[in-house]
Amino acid sequence: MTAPRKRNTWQREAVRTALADDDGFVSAQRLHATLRESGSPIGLATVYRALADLAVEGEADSLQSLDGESLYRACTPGQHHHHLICRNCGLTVEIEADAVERWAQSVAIEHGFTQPNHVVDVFGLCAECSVTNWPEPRPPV
Amino acid sequence: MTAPRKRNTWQREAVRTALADDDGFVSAQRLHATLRESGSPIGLATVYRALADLAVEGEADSLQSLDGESLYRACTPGQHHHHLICRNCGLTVEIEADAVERWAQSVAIEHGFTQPNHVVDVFGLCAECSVTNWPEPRPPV
DNA sequence: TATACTATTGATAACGAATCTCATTACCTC
DNA sequence: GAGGTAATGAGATTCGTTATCAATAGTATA
Repeated sequence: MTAPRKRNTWQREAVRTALADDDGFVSAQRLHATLRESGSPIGLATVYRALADLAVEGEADSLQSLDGESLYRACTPGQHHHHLICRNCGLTVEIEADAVERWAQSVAIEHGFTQPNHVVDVFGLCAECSVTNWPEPRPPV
Repeated sequence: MTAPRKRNTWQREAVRTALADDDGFVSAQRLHATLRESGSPIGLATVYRALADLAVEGEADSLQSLDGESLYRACTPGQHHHHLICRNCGLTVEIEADAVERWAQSVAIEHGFTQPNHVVDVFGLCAECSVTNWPEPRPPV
């Protein structure tokens, strides 16, 4: 039982492209809606599957939004990094932080933990959203 | 319209106690099951409400598990801290990290972001679980 | 190029966490 | 006590996500 080989379908490519076209983190639902609006007949389940695949292949980062839905974003592969995310518009900046990596590692070891992992993300309002300061959130991330 | 006064019910107290009795992060569902098993007739919706209240009052910390459910834990109130969490048994250690606080703040400002917030948690296997090294995860956190 | 094999797709059903509804209960003040 | 009203809880509802399964379409081979 060898691993089944992956096939190249226009659906996967469409998801990859749509994801790359977006600045910030998007939900599977929103990405599906965007694709449909642009004329693609792609199915919702397929979008979920494609995003999950991209995530395990390291082509996309994923995180849990505050209300529990999974958000995805195209990311520079093969490089560990964190995110600075705008709460309002979803604009995302990739950040590196060797110091934080080392800190996480050492604090785990210090307490006898092994195989450390970490979740480090910074949320805020980006420069533009800070100025505009909407009375209520606009494009929900 | 002044703020409605909170009432003390045995239900809220039961949730507070059950939460304090647990070492790590627990879901509302699990906490409800535990309470029912110990003979309490408390309702599920009430557990959800009580946990949400404890979280806003600062008596409990909450985080999103990897599969998107909210987990809660009794915590030392009024003090900002992060967590070192065992992926296997849920054992949690509170950790402080002024350096990380400062880093998050400065990286946000550096990129023009305001009102920074951050999510910083370290996951791993605690000393005990590292030794035992179960073939498959045991008490799901 | 034609054919067979099978991974992938997608409409829909199923699932599960969380919230809402609303009649009933019980906490608190007077 | 008695009245006002927040809190409760069983069940319905919402909503994101996953499972089902017949139909479709990549891919390899002849």
